[in-house]
Amino acid sequence: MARMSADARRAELLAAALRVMSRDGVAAGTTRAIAAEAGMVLATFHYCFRSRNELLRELIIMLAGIEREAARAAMQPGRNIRETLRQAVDGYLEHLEKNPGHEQVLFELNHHALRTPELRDLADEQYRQYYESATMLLTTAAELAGVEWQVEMPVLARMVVTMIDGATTTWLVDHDTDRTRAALDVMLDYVATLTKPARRPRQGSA
Amino acid sequence: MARMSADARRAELLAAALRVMSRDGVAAGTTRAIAAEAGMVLATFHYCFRSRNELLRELIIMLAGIEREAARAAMQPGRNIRETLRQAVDGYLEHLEKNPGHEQVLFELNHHALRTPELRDLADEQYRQYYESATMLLTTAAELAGVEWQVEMPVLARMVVTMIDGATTTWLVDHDTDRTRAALDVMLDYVATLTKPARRPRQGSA
DNA sequence: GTCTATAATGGGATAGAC
DNA sequence: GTCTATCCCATTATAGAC
Repeated sequence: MARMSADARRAELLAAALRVMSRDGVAAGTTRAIAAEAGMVLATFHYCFRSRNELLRELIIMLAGIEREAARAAMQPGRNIRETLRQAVDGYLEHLEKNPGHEQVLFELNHHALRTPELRDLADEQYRQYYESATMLLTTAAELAGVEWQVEMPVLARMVVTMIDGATTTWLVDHDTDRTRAALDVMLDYVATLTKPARRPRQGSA
Repeated sequence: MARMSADARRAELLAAALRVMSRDGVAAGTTRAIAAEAGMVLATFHYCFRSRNELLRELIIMLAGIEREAARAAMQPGRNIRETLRQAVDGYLEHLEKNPGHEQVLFELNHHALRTPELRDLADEQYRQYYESATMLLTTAAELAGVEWQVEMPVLARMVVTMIDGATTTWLVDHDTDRTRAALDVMLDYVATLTKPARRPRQGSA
């Protein structure tokens, strides 16, 4: 593990941290465990990062960005708003089943940040990105389905984050995708009714 | 701190653990910190509990029971099912505002249990009690309002737990009760529509 | 830049005096 | 039963040889 730019090693340590923490939890992500997972000696960790908290900062920011891109990629046109939303939910549940540890780590990091003064601001930032993702997703879904939302977007976005958060915490306990989907479906069918046909938004018409 | 029955000291240690962890997080609830909070020396901790995990077991069971009783106490007759549910939600938000650390600890303990083989079963048990509480609450609310649910109770109960879980995780980040209530209100208005007037359930009629 | 070795701290648990 | 003292381990972080 000789020649490697400082940035490359930082990236490798972040990836290693995510692997360890997804597998065994944030608490198990000690500097030693992360360095070992990355195939480096402990001293290299502290050569690349001033402290464990500095790595955690970058890790949270990185993960929030990944979630954001995943949400963006999840949107596909459906027959109507109900189908469009349902596809997005199915995409999320599929991701959740494939990477349970990944979503679990996001909760653990958030709770750790909430309790750590040095990282407290990241808890806010994490959810700011969630709300942004939800807003983007709802806006895109409405456009694809040719409808407009009848509830103010901030309320709607918070509802979506609330539902996804709750669905995730419950799923993480029993891994029961069918029941999770059933609960989400009932709620989504309702969300889909909070729309009206769009007055076709022409080229900047009055 | 002389004369005190073993049971009393166990109870006192559990209470101390809850205080410390509510204030500073589960991770800060070391055996030393808990013993100090209870005004005991460390050795007393291990005289009362075989290990820290044994205390955590009892703590989770105790807390789940408290939440259960709180849910039971929250029910009051309202003008209709919508009002009845809204009162229950207001009661919960009030509790959340008064004891943020308490709800935070429940999440932290659940996540800790999910990652700790020795405590893994408690994560299931915790949510089993949540679902039971939700079922009880929904059943009572319907009775008080004279309606019947039109969706199977398991799905309905999971929806409620999902909404409360999500509302709590989001609230814990920004402590924005108004926005949390706004999101819940929209969803609850919907839940209230999933009913039909009850065919008066006389004395065991056919 | 990279590694070995170690400092400094704090944790869970227990031995053994009283 | 209760306390002091301590064991033993893991952690973050760094000093200093190469």
